[in-house]
Amino acid sequence: MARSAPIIPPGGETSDSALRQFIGYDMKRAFNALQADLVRTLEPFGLRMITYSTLAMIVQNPGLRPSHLAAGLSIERANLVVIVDELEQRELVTRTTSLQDRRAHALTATLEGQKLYRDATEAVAAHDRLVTSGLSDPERTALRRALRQIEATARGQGG
Amino acid sequence: MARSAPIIPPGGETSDSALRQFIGYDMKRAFNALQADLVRTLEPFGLRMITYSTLAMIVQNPGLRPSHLAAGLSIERANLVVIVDELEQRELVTRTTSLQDRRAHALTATLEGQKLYRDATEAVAAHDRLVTSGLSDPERTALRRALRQIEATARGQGG
DNA sequence: TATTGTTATACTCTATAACTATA
DNA sequence: TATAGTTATAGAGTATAACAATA
Repeated sequence: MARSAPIIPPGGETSDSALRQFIGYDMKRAFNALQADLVRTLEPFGLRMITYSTLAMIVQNPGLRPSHLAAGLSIERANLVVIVDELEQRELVTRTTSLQDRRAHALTATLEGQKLYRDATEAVAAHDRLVTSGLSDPERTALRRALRQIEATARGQGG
Repeated sequence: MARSAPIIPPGGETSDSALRQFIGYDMKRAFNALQADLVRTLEPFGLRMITYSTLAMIVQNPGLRPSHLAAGLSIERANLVVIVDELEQRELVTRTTSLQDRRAHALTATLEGQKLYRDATEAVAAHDRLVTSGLSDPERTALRRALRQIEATARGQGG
């Protein structure tokens, strides 16, 4: 399989300069690093990025329907089910049947869910400030605008 | 499980404004959209984002050791193994044993691997231009700088 | 003892197809 | 028929522990 070879490995650094020309590569690296740190931030609350986002949406939009929630978070309905299951089992949200349309559910945060959301949000906000502490306010604003622009363009391409 | 309820779902839109305050949320959405589109770009070449990146690094750093490559890409050595397996089976790269340190391997791209890398790079570059077409050159530069700053800060926090 | 590549494993995220109950 | 929620499943990415060969 691995035959011996005369090739001499370079002494020191490994250059990824060819990849660094792509914003997608920078985005992946930045997001992975941020995400790994955010996991640690949310761990004490028993939340992950997606369960926090889901809880936040339900707190902010009482009575929300799962299909609207999935669309709002840009995730598949099928994948949302187990996330809401988890939040419901922890009694952070309730699932009830809509009287208008008995196919649909209405999602509402419990008082406990609202409290956990508030506490976790403080930690997430602190994490967000920390991770962008190397940027000025104008730079933060420009970054946000650029990210939304890229999302819109990329979504316009694909599906 | 789902008991009936008096709650009336909101008529129209689902607001994620509370989440939009976090750059991490914008980054996740932007990266997911970009990544989904990049998958389609690389599909004709039989490559994924990680296999393309790995091939690029090996082309640019002949004789590279897997441990250095993993560090350069910020992925685990264990996860690199199957990626190199795949590239080796397709005869895009070769794995040979280093004569200096017989524990280590030397990775080299074959001519076929170099050609595939060049072709795929054209497509990736076009995709990158397309997805950032809503940004001016200064905005692109600022975005790149901000992403690298965030990566450095986030990695400084965690591991 | 420590490091390199490797194997095994587990968890998360994502995507698709198909089912049920309602409309 | 179409839609909402659900189930099942598969693929990809990521992380950790432990092992054999070598240093």
